[in-house]
Amino acid sequence: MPKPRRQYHHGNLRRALLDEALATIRREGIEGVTLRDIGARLGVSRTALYRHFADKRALLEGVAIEGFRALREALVAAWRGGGEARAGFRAMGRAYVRFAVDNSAHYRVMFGGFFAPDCDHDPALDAEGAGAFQALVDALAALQAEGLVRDDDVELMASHVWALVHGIAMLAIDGQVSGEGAVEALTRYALDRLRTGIGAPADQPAASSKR
Amino acid sequence: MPKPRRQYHHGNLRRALLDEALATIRREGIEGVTLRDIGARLGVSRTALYRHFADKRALLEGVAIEGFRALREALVAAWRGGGEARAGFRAMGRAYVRFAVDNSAHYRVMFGGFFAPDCDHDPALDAEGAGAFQALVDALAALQAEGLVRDDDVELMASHVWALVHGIAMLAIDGQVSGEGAVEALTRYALDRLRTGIGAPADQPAASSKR
DNA sequence: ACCTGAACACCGTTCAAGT
DNA sequence: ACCTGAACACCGTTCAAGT
Repeated sequence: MPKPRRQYHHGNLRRALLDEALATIRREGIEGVTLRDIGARLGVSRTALYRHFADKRALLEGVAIEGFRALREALVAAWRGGGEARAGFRAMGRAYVRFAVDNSAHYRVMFGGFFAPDCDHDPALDAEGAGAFQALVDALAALQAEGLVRDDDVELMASHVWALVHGIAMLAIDGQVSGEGAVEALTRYALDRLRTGIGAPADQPAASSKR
Repeated sequence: MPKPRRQYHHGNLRRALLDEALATIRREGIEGVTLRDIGARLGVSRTALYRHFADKRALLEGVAIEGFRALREALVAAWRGGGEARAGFRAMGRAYVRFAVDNSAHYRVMFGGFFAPDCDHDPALDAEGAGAFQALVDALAALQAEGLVRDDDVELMASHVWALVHGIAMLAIDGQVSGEGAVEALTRYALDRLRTGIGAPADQPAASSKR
């Protein structure tokens, strides 16, 4: 390990702090994040952070904000890559669960309740969260225009879908859904049931199809 | 505040520790739980706990175990009180979300990822978690016997339902579903969509019914 | 403007000692 | 068996001081 240099940190310390925090979260989980370690790893005093963030919570909030941005990008990419129709919607559902499973500690920071709803927090967190949700709303609105899903309130429908994939993701991360391929199987089943759940009555699979 | 008595704690200290921990969680959230405060509140040294629990994590685990037990009881009561059929199943879904919202900090201890899936933990935690899940499986099996839900694998179907209500509960606790009555509206909609989602094809509501 | 280093008020946990 | 009290190794945060 090189001796910490005595000069100021070069470039964007704020950026470096966010990256190092996320790397630590991936490596050791949220509990492993200490300002001392992060500072030491960047060759900087453990209080240098306070020039860029109000406190530790604000640093984690920054990590959460970037998580919502990455989630939205993963969802949009899956929707587009899947053809922006029924197949794209399924791809989006799978991408959501995969994002949560592949970035479980990061996902937990986003939804772990560290940023109390009542207490004041960065409006960017709400904005990025709403942005990820909007990807779902947009996709459902497109399906609705094609007559592929019910004519219900699209935000309510999107909340329903969000709750379902979020629930699967949370149970998977928590280890409540265990076994090889169990998460994938549940996701596949849930998306099937979502089709008969929110699909347009006129566009249901043949009644004879069982399972 | 009375002077702490110098004699041993009377009765069941283990029980008192669990009660005090839960009370603190309700009052101040999980972050407010410190062994020092709990000990002081019970008029006991802050290290007395180590005679009854391996460490702080084990105390929280005990709280989580009792949470799963209470959840199961709430679910079974709703199922029975609702008539053990379709109405009972809806009541169970509402009861699940209400339990999480009314006991949000407690619910977060149960599902907050404090008990790593890999690391060793009390088997009672798995057992009580499985018990709560079983309430769902039993109800679905009863509905299936009546021909009210699909002929799918009942555990897979139960996982799907669990993920949905768990997702609604988590979003509600996190403040992601905001507004007066929004949680109730989403729960109602989700249970409607669940009916067309997992309901038996032969038992669907009239196709003309919109919304 | 940006960072340091000492200090402060907290933690959970260990352990020899008491009854 | 059950609990205490001092000690230890950690925390996040504040603040006067440096460049």
